Amino acid sequence: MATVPRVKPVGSGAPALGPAAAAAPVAPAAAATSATPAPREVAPAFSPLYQQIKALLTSSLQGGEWRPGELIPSETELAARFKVSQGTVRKAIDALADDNLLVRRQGKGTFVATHAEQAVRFRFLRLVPDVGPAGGMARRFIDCRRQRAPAEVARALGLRAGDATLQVRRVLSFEGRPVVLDDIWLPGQAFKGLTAERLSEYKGPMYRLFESEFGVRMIRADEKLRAVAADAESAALLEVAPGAPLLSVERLSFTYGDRPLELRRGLYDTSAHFYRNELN
Amino acid sequence: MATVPRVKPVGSGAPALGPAAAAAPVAPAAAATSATPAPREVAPAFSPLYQQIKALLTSSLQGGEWRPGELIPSETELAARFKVSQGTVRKAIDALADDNLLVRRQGKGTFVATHAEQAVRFRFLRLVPDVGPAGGMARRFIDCRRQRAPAEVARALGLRAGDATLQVRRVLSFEGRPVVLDDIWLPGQAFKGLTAERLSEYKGPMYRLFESEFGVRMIRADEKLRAVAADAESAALLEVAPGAPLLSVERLSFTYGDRPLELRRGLYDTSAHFYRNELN
DNA sequence: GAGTGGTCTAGACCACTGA
DNA sequence: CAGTGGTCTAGACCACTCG
Repeated sequence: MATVPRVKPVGSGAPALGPAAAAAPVAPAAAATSATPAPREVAPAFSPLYQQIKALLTSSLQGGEWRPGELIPSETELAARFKVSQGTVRKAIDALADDNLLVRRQGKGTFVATHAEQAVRFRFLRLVPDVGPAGGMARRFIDCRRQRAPAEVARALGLRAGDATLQVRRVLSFEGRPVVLDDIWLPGQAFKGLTAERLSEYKGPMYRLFESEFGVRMIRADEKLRAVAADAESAALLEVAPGAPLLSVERLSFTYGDRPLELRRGLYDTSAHFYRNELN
Repeated sequence: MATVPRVKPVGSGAPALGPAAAAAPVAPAAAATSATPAPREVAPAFSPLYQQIKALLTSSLQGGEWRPGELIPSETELAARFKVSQGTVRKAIDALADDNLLVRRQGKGTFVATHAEQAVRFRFLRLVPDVGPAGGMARRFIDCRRQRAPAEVARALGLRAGDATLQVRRVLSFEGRPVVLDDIWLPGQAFKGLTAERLSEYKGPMYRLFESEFGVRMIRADEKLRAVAADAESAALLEVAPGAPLLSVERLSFTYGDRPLELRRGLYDTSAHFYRNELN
């Protein structure tokens, strides 16, 4: 069990002093009001119970208590652990499921989301062929070397200019035709031991490798899209004419706590594929 | 008030026959099982109560019972109307709020979402300047004419080839520079009376005009993005060199019931702006 | 102060999963 | 069959808005 974080209802006294008060949270009111110089992890100070639970669960995920793909404790058990009602835990889990950090499966339990899932891959790979179904793709690693972070890359990743980074260059092909040229920058610190061989021999999504080998889980990304003209080098690698229009996709990926851990610049040949987006 | 739709709990008997059964839904079990030849609007037949409520609320929105921007009845009132608990209505409204069809405002009530809201505009206009804040934009209508639907347009909009459509062409400028060239196709049927003058004199988002004047509310859109080379005409209108790379954004917009009501093809000059996207 | 949505609880039954 | 999440209810109090 280890040390169980105690949830203190903040706000004006104990929550919901209804007829159920006898079975209400155990956190003693006295302790809550006096004995807390409080290191205060999250700022708001007045936040709903379920958001506090959500924060605690997120910490457990971040800390690796439950790893990607694993089953987390049942709602009932978590409710007992945190001394709140099952409904409150449920709301916290619902929020985390909305954020795609957890996946609920009726009758089985709640699992930590992983990039192994097909659904997750579609969220991050938006390229769709004009005709036919999205077939498999082939990867080819052109380059993988450690080098000092250029100023712009360092800024995006929150590093100091000159910090160690890992730079990967690869080409993705569909049906034998090169379609995507990716340049990827990773902080050297978090990805010690990543080599070209390691990348090449791994079957499956790169983000899956990151979570299983480096404990790095990408949960969100911001992208900036542009149309650009192919320079000589890119044109050669993508087998298009120099100057041909390419879709430039600059992606910054984040792990828990909005910490950026990957900068990626992709050049897409969109003559037979398009980038799918849904506005909701 | 008018005729109030009666919600029948489907499934095995009345829901939740707990100790609260005395105050349970009034819908008589007998009527529910016998007196319903049932026109059956939605298929599933075995769906949770709150989803049925959601469907009923969606119908009311679609039917115009509550117009964009208006306040809908309170949760308590809807619960009474549908003869279900407030919590069930809440869950239905939560789902509709997640779909961006409704907007909750604490202390005030729940409102029908509208394209007048700033937040909604950001969902549909993703162009961001490289530097500085997103300033205002100027519109210029180049063309607005009725014409028969080309085959491809007809297919996308679910029309017969040759059906009447309205075709609009416009340019959006930021800080005096043309950045977006839009070609828009609308079904003539739904947009009778829309003219170039009407468009020009209207201040504000086009989708706002659609909902206030034509009762057409766009709730969702699919986009296909590509990089293309500027043809002579587009290049002239966007003041770029012929052959310059442009971001092509093909958008199909839907109203209630996934009915497509607009096809739009935009060409974006992304030399000083980018298309923002968030992967969650 | 009245009315709204927001939070929290407690307990019931249902549907699904796997041993 | 036991255990899980999914649905539904009922009732309490809180926080916000506005007259």
